[in-house]
Amino acid sequence: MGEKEANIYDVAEEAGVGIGTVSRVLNESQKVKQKTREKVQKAMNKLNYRPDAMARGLARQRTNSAAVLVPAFTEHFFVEVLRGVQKGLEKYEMDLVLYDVGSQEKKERHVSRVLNEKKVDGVLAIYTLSPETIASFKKADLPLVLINEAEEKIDSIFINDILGARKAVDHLLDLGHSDIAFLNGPLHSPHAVKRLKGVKKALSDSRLEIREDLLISGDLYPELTEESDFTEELGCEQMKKILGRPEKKQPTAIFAASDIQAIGALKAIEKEDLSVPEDYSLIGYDDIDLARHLNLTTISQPMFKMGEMGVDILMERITADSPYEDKKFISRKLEPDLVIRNSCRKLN
Amino acid sequence: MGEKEANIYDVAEEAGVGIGTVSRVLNESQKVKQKTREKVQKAMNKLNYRPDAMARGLARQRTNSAAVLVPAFTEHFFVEVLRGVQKGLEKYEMDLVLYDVGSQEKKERHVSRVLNEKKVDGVLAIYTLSPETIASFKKADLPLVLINEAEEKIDSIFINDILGARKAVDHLLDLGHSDIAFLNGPLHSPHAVKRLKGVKKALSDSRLEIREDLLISGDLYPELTEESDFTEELGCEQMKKILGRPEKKQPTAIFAASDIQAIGALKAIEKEDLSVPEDYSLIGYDDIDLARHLNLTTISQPMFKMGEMGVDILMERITADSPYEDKKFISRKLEPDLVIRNSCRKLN
DNA sequence: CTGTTAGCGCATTCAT
DNA sequence: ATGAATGCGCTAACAG
Repeated sequence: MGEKEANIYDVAEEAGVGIGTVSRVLNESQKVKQKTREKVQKAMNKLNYRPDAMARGLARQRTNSAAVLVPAFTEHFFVEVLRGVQKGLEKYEMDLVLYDVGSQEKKERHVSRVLNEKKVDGVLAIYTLSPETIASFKKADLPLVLINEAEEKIDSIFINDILGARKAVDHLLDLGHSDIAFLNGPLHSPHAVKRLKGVKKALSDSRLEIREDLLISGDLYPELTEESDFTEELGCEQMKKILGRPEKKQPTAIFAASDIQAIGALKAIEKEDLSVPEDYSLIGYDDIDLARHLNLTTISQPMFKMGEMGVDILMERITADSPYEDKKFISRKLEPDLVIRNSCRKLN
Repeated sequence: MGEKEANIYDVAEEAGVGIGTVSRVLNESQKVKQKTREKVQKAMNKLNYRPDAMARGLARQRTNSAAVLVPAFTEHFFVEVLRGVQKGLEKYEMDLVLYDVGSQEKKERHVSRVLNEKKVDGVLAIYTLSPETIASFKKADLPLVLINEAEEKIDSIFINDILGARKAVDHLLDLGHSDIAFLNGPLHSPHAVKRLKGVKKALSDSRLEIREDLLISGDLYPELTEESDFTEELGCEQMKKILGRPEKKQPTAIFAASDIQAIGALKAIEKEDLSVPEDYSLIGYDDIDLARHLNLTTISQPMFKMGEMGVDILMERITADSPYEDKKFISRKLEPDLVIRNSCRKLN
C-alpha cells in the first residue's frame, strides 16, 4: 500500500487526456464527450482516485461545510435543532462541523476559532451571541444565522414565545381556571421575558386581573439557574413556595416555563401527597420525551423545522455574492403548538 | 467591506518581510526574532488577516478534522459518546465533522462521501460497519476506529457486555432472587448475544439451572425491532408474555437489556395492577435519564469515556506515518457499572 | 469538446 | 534568522 495517492495528473495520464478534462468530469460538466468521460472514469477507478476536498476548496474558494455552535447538545432541544440542521445541510450537500460552546470559556475559544480559521462557509449559532461577536462575523464577511434568538442586526429564526405562553394559558382558561400560577425562568433570558409577556397578555385579554403573586420568576433563585436557566430544582422550589401559602391564595393551575421545571413542580406536589391533575392542573413547555412519559400537557416547539429552515437562510446568504452588502436581514418566526395530554382537568 | 481578504503576501508586504517569515510566526516556529515577530503580528492585526485552513491543509496534507459517523444522535447513548468524542478532539485541536448515518440509505451515502472526499484525517464510527466497508477504509489509508463495536480487524473500543449482564444478574442473585427473567434484544445485535452470554454465565456460576423459558429474546417480535433493537414496545410485549403464565412459573425478578425495554415492562406490569419492586424486581441497562427519574436500578456504561478514548486511539493512528502498515490493531474494553436505585427488593 | 496555463494561500525546502 | 522558489491538488479562463 506504499503507492501514494493518485491526483488528477495521474488520472489524466492514465486516461490519455488533459487535466482539464478530468476536472470537468469531476464537476459533472456537460461539456465532455460521453466516450472520454468513460475513459476518465475508468482511469479513476483503476487508480483509486479520490479528489482532494482541500485542493478543491482552495481553488474554488468554498469549503462546502458549515459550522454549528451549540451549547450542551445533551439537551433535547438542541439535539432536535441539530437534527434539523443536519437534514437541511444534507440538501445542499454541505458538511456539518460541530462546535460545543457549553461553557463560557469554550464559547470564546470556539467562536474565535471558527472566525479565524477559514474552515467553513457559514455559521449557525443556537445560542445567544454578544453584539460584538456578531459584529466580528460581519467584519469577517462570514455568513451567520442565529437560531432560537430574535435579533435584528443579523439573520435569525426563532419560535414565538409570546404565542406559546398564550396558548398554554388560554388552554387553562378554557378549562375554567382563573387562578393560574406561572413558574418562569430567570428574566435575563429573553425567552422568559417573552413568555411572561404572553401570560400577561392572555390573562388581560380575558379580563382577568393579573395576580403578580402568582407570577414567580427564576431570578429569586440565582443559585439554581447558574448553569442552566429552566431547571428542575428551580421548578421544585417555586412550587414549594406556592404550596406554602394559605389555601385561599392557592392557584388551581400551574404553568411552568419548561417541562423540566414542571417536573420539579410535580415532585414538590407529590411530596405533599397531592396530585396532578386532581389538586393542580399542570402544563409545561418544550415537549421533551419525559413529558410524554409523564402524560404532561405541554407546548411543543418546531425545533427540527427551525434547524432546517435556519440552513435555508444561511445558504441564501452564502450563495449571495457579497453576504453583508445589503444591510437587510432575514428574520423568521415559527409557531409553537399546544399538546394536550393528561395533566390538566376541567374545573367545574 | 469590498476589500478582499488579506493573505500572507499582503501581510509580508505590510510588515516588510518575506512570506516565509510570516508563515513561521503563524506556525509558532522558534526561529524568528522577537522583533520581527511583533512586526508581523502587528501587520496581521492591521490587515485583519485570517489564515486559510484549506490552503494550510493542502500544503501540509492534513485537514485537522475528524469525521464522526453516528446513527440517530437523538438517543442518549450516542449523545453521550458524541460528547466524549468532542471533548477528546478538542484536546488535539481537531474539528468534528458530523455525519448522520441513521437510515441504511444515508449510511451508504455518507460513508462513501467520507471515503471519497478527502475532508478528514480520520473517522470514528459509532455503529456497525460491514467488513467490506472496513476494507475500503484500509484501502484508502484512512484511519478508522470503531466505537462500541468489538472488531479484530480494525481499531476499536467497546464496553464489556458480558460483564454488564453479569453484574446485573449477580445483583439480583445477591438479593436472593433465583427465578430471573431476561428480556433481551434481538440476537442479530452482537450486544444482545453477549449480554445473554453474561446472564447465562452468572446463573451457571451460581449453580442455578438455566430456565430457558425465562430467557426471552427480541427475535420473537421482528416487527418491534425493525427500526431500533431494544424498544419499549418490545419490553412491553415480552413482559406481557411473562405475565400471562401460571403463577408457579413466574419469575421474581426481571432483567431488561435496555432501560427503554424495562420501561415497557414496567408499563405492562402496572397495567396488571402489579408493581415494582413489590411484585417484581426490575433492572435495566444503559442508565438513561428516565431511569433516574423512575428510580430504576440499572447498568451504566462509560459512554463519554468511550468516546474520549476512541479519539486517542484515532489520533495515534493518524499521527503514525503509515496508518495501516503494521497489521496490528488496538482494541480496548471498558467496564460497565451497576447503579443501585429502588426497583429491586430483597427476597426474604 | 479538449489541452494548457495561471492562480488559490500556505508550508517548506534551499540558499544566504 | 530570513527571503525566494517550488509544490500541494484542483478550478477556471483561455486558446484552439
